[in-house]
Amino acid sequence: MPGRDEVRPLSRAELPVDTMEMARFLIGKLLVRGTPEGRTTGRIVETEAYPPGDASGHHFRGETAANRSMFLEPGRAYVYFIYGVHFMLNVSSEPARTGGGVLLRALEPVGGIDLMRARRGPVRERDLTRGPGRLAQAMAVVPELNGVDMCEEGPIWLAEAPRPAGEIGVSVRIGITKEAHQLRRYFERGNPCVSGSTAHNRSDN
DNA sequence: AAGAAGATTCGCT
DNA sequence: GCGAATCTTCTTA
Repeated sequence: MPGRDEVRPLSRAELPVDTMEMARFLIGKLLVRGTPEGRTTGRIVETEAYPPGDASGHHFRGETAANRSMFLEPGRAYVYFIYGVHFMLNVSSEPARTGGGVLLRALEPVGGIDLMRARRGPVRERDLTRGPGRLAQAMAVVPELNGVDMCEEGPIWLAEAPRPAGEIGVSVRIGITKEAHQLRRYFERGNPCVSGSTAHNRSDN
């Protein structure tokens, strides 16, 4: 039976053209990264939406050389560097020239776990990809990935969910000061790989 | 030209 | 719980 291990990219036609819908849609989907060292794969369990008009979004003040990827069609990688330490990976999520993105905050490790360990050092498996900076380190997210089309099998792409997503929780986003009350964080409830405090992940929000 | 803020993580107290 | 690490980008003078 061909392709038992094949991981096919999600087509652009399957993606929602709306940031909140994209943030929800991506929960449970696979993120796949291919490098010369091998392939790492994780199931997306936590996202945040940064829609048009959101003052906390990097696209808020219009298109620049730095945020250009978020003004491309849905399904492009937007990579940026923050705090002088970490890279963050986002997926563009609005029609071209609009500006919007979904931050990928946590994965459940699925494949290439030894390679993730080599990149992350000795931590519990669930901590390999729990948090956006850790996710980026485990998946070797580098600036060269900025603008990459994640709807085709390249260095990094999105693929079909290996199993249906569980119940999806919603909360305020983590670590921002502007638009802090907006309920734009999505996560698979009960998944140990989700970041955030207990307060963020309660079921009564 | 200079400065502050920033979608975080880690280690120590 | 707090602060350091460390750099890019945008804003303001």
